[in-house]
Amino acid sequence: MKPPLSLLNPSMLSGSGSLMWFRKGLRVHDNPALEYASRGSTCVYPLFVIDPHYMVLDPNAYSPGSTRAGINRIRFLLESLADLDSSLKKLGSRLLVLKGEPSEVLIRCLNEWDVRKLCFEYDTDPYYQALDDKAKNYASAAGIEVFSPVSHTIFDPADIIEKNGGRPPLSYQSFLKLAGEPSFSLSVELSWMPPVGDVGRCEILQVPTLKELGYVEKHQDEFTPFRGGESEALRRLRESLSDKEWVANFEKPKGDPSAYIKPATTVLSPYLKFGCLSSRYFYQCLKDVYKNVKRHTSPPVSLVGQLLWREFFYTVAFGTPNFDEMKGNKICKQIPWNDDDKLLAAWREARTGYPWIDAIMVQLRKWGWMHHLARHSVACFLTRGDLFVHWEKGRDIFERLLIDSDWAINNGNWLWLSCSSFFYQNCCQICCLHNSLFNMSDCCFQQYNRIYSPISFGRKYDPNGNYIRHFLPILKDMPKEYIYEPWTAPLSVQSKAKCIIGRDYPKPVVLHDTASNECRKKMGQAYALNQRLNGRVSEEDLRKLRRKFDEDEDKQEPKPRRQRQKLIK
DNA sequence: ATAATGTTGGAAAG
DNA sequence: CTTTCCAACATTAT
Repeated sequence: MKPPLSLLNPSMLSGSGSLMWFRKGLRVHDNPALEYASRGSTCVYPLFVIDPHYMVLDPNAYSPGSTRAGINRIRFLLESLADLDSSLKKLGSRLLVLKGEPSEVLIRCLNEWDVRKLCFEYDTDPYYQALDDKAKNYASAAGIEVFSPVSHTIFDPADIIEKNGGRPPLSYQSFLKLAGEPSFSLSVELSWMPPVGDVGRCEILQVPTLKELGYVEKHQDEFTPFRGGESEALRRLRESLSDKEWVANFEKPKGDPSAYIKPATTVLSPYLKFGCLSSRYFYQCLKDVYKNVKRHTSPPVSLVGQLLWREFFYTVAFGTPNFDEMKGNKICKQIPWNDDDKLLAAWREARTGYPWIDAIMVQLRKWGWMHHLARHSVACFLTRGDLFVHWEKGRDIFERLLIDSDWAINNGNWLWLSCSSFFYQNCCQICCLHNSLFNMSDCCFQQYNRIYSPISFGRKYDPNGNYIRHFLPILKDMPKEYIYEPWTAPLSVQSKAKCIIGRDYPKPVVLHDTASNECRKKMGQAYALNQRLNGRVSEEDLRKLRRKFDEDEDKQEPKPRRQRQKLIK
C-alpha cells in the first residue's frame, strides 16, 4: 500500500515521531488529532493509558466494577479499545496499551520515545483539564509540539461562552441563537498510517479482557446488550439513519421509555460519550437525511436537537465553576436536601416498592442504559418528587453505572431534574398565549409542581407492565391492574401471583401522594429562601430550614393517608 | 422600568 | 380528547 501524498513530507527523512494520546475519541473516522499525528510523521505512537482506578476491580465497591466505573462501562470501554486496535492495525499501526497513572505514563513515554508532536483531542471535563495542563506544560518545556483540537463536540464551548460575554447561556433557546450554524470540516479519512516507532523499554500490553482486570463471571448475570466500539457505532448509526421517516419525524418527548426490546431512541449516547462516534459526523449525516425529506422536526425535540442538547450541557458545564456541586455553584439553587442513606439505598438497590422505579433501576444496573424519560422518572423520584435526597447522591450512582455517563450531561440533567437549575419555571405555552389578553400569570406555575408519578407515568406507555415484568421477574404474574401499585392487590391476588408484598417484593418506602406534597412544600420554602437571600444562602440558613422541615414533619399526625386504589379496566 | 422568555407533568373536570 | 388548575418566577432582553 502506497502512502497518500498528503502524508508524505520531507521531514519524514529526519525522523519525527508523533504520539497520539487516546482518551475519549476512540475512533479512526473524523479524528483530527489522529490525522495530524499521521501527517508528515516517520512514526506514530497510538497510546491508551489504563488508569487502574478507572479499570481494575474494586472488591469493596457497592456494585461490580472499579472504584469509579461499573462493570458494564468498563466492558464497553474494553470493547471500544479492541475495536480501535483492530482499525489501527488495518491502517498498518496498532494501539499501544500501558497501565498506570495517566500523567506519569504519558510523561515517561514523551521522555523515552521519539516524539516531536503530542496530539490529543481537547477535553472540557475538569479531570482532563487538570491532566492536560500537566501534559501540555511538560511537553512545552521539552520542546514538543502540542496539538489538541476540539472534536468531541460540534461547537467549541469556549467560543459560545465568549460570544455571550464570558458567561454560558442558561437556556437552550439562547444557546441555539448564540451557536448558530456550525462550521466544521470533517477530517480526512485515513487509508494508511506511519508505522509504530521504537518503544524502547516500555512494556506494551494487549487490550486486556475483563478477566485480566480481576472480574469473574459471577459478577453479573446479565450484561448490557450494547457492544462498544467504533464499528458497532457506525453500524448502529447506519441502522438508525436507514429509516429516513423515523429520523425526520423524531420527537424526543413522544418516545416510549418502557420500550426495551427495541428502544425508542438511537442508543448512540454511549458511542458519543467515548467518541466511538463523532458528533460532527452524526450531525452531518442527520442534515443529509433532512435534505432528502419533505419535512422534519426541529430542535429541541428532533434528533439534531438532541445533539445540540449535548452541546448546550457541555457549554454550561465548561463555563460554570463547581458545576457538579450544589455549594459554590452559582446556577444551582441551594436546597436543604435530606441525607437519608436508607432511602438512597432503597432507590439504588431497586427496592423502593414502586415497580416502575425499581424496574428502571434494575435496567440501569444490568444494562447501564435507560430511556431518557425513565431517567427523569427515577431522578425526580429520588430528589424533588418523593425522597428529597440530594441530587449529588443520585448523580454519583448514575455516573458509575451508566455506560454513557458523561460528566457535563449527567450533572446538567441532575441539576435540571432536581429543579436546582435551568428548569425553574415554565408556562404552558398554549395556555399562556391563550390567556395573554387576561392575565399572563394565571397559568404560570413553579416547575417543582410538575412531578412525575411513579405509578401513572409508566402506565401511560405500558399499561400491561411488560417492562416491569422483564426487569422485575418477581412481579411477572401480577395482574396488570395491580402491577404499578402491587401493595393494593388483595392478598389472594398476591398469593396467586406468587408475590407477597412485604415479603417477596417490598412495600412502598414512602406514599407518593403525601411524600410528593411534602416535597412540593419544601421546594416552595427553599425557593422562597433563595429568592429572599438573592441566592446567597449560607450553610446556617440551610440548617435552619432543614430543622423547620423536621419540625413540620413531627407536627403531622402519624396517620398516613391510604393511597387511593385506582384500577384500570 | 417593562417585556419576553422558558425541552418533554398530573389529575380532575368538561 | 381538551381544558383547567396547580401556585403565583427568575432571568435576560429591550
